[in-house]
Amino acid sequence: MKYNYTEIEKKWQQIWDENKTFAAKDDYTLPKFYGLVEFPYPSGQGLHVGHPRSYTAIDIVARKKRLQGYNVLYPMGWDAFGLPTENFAIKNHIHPAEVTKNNIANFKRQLKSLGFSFDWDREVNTTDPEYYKWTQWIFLQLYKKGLAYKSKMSVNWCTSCKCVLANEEVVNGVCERCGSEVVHREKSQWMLKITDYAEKLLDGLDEVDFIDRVKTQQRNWIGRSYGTLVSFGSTIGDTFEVFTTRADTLFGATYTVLSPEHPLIEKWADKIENYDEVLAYKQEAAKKSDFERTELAKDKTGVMLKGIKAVNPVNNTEIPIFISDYVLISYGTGAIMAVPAHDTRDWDFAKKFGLPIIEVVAGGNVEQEAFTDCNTGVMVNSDFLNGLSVEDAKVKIQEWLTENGLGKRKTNYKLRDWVFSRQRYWGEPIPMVYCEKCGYVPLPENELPLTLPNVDSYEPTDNGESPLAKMTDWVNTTCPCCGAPATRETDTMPQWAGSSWYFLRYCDPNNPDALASKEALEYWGPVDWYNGGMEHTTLHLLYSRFWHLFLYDIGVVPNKEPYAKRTSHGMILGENGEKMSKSRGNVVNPDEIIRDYGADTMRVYEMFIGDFEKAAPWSQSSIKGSKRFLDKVFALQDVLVDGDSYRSEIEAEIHKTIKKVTDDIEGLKMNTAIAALMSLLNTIAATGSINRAEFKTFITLLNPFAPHITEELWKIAGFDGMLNATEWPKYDDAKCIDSAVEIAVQVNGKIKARIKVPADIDNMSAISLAKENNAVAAEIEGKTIIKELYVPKRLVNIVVK
RNA sequence: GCGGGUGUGGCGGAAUUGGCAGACGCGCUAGCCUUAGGAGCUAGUGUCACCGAUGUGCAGGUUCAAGUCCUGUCACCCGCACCA
Repeated sequence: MKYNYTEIEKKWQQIWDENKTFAAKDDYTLPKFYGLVEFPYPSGQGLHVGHPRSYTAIDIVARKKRLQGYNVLYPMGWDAFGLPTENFAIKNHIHPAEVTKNNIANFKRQLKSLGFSFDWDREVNTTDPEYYKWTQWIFLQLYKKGLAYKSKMSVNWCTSCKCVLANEEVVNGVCERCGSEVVHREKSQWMLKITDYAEKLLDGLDEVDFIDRVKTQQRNWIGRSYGTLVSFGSTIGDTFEVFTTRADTLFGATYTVLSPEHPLIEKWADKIENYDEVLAYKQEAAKKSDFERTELAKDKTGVMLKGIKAVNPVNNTEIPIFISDYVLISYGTGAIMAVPAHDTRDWDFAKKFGLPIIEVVAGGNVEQEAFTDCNTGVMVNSDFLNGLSVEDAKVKIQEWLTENGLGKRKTNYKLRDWVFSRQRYWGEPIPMVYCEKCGYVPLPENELPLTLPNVDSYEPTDNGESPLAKMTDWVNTTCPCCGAPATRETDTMPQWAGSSWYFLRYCDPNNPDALASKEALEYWGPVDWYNGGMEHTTLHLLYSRFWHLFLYDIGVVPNKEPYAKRTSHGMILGENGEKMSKSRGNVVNPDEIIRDYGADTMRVYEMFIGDFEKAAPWSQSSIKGSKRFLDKVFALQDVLVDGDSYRSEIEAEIHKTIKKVTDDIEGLKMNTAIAALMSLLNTIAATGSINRAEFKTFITLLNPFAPHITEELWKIAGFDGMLNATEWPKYDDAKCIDSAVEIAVQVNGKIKARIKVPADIDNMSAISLAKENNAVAAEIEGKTIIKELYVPKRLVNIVVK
């Protein structure tokens, strides 16, 4: 019989749909497994072949877990707010909601055609008012706890999206999404105080099973550093604080630097003799975009303040004060002490401006370059610190500073607060009202959801206002607090809002009274396994951990951390090894692959393509290998014979394969699991037949990878019920062992022969058996044996002289 | 510059964590089958002067034994980027 994948796949997809085969059960007494993949943004281009890599992997895990008796939740939904939809809507004069609806329909059709075992009854959509009601609700809780605030600040402004961006969305000085230039703009923005959670976000990483690169990337992004705030004096009496992690090098501080935006500059305006020059520098710096600042990073610039000097608190030395844009106002105190001998940036600056370089840790050549790698050095030129190790000096100087009231410990983070407003239409309205008298007032919770009004034009504006601002009917309202006329906030939330908690909604997707019931959250939480892209590590993944930690603090969720385990898949590249993109013309359309090879082949191929964590190029010819494999599997029905136990000659290999596939799925090594199944198939094919016991095991093992063909074969073979309701095969460690094994015999580490020995042979017997071999005997003839050893089931090595 | 990672056939990639390098698949070669085939079957396929030698980016080292451990070095990829 010919393998008609199209017919088979359609048939089973329909049966699964009609029977709600993969719906998670509400029986909270069963052992549960919650598998999650990042829900897609339903773009107009449809599914990318990269999406199924992640979805198939966790689908395999989910299907295996079901066969192992777990109550599995494997849901899917739509992260549907966002700019591309809005832009498409503007261009084609269709409402974004309509665009979204169409895109979702297409995505859903594509996902269904791949046979994923999603529980479609739990589908969520971030643009559904019943959903974003709770996104807004969470915002209000954040507001109530003081974690949402409005602040006028310099923000990243994308010149093309006409919208502000979070720091995480600015990549190399350009917009992460569209690649356009990002400039600074002074704007009043809603902010979320994620910095309050920096410590918790770091601590939580110790409790979860995330792959290391995700943990390190988040740690680096949060960027904790322990240091000291040191109080410097000045010749005009004022003091100012600098932040340093190297207080031990204080005696080497030969100047200080203020960031151009530092408030002291204005305060000292009448005391700075060259104020014009300073102001000019400050204005020049303000004009630079982040991109320019990075470009010019190597070349240090700055201006010395004339008429004022700083006073180093450890030795009362007067040292110059500079302003320079290499010091950032946004980190620490916006002021530093410069130790050119032991900091590369300070060294560069000192050389350029001819400033003294004082070595305080011996061991380098500070005239040549900054000696920064000096943690093992000994202190010099440092008065009471002389002779101490760096480690001891750190302790001692801290004590001294504390005693003299000149310095206190301080922990700093690179993490910034999250800019939460977007001047766009297609997002969740921020449920806040501005009243002249009361200021910003939160909308009462019973008025949620605050729905998006229909507008005629979604065009973004250059003046930095949301398109909603033109909807005066909607904007003008009354103050929930005093009843006076008031206006609504017209900015909307960023796309990251809806995705920060969607996994909670899946637990109880239709609950009208809460984001999800306590019972559902207690049972399903935390997500047992979450797979997603590395590009979300410092965005979605961090944001959602923040929201979840917050929801835990206010008693809404029962666990601190939302995800117990996080893995990440590599990208699928174009055939030429480059990233798939329309402009490169190397995009593969999943619909065509399914049409030409079938969904099962596509699934097997994407899992077989290589190391799951690494990027892999698509190969149109390799996919045929997966198809051939399934063709052969389908043909097994022609050689199916009776038999209710494995034949002895292949029993060990079957047990080994069950073990390998079981373990490999857990370890996300789908490529080697498939290789093992291919090997087993080759072995079986060589025997000319397969019995029913073997067949049952084989197709069950293959089922998570290729669910349609295996389900069909199950039915053809006449086994009871449906394959997806059967049990995962068990293996017996004792039966994984072959009775006889081939081992290598080496003489002086070089292979001279291969012999067959019983698996349980003892050392002595193995070695003497090896020596009986002709080739080996010839090699050791007349030589002295120095050493002989047997590595069980591997080899014998005889060392001779 | 800092952080993370990777270097194995013509290609994608395996290798029980120190034990027969190249599993599995693609491609390729030869033969069979076919009116035909971007179909199927069988056999072969790291390299070299075909006994044999040699081989996991490069150079050393440890070991009976190294892709795996140690030292040095080169190349590439990803992330962050003046964070004091």
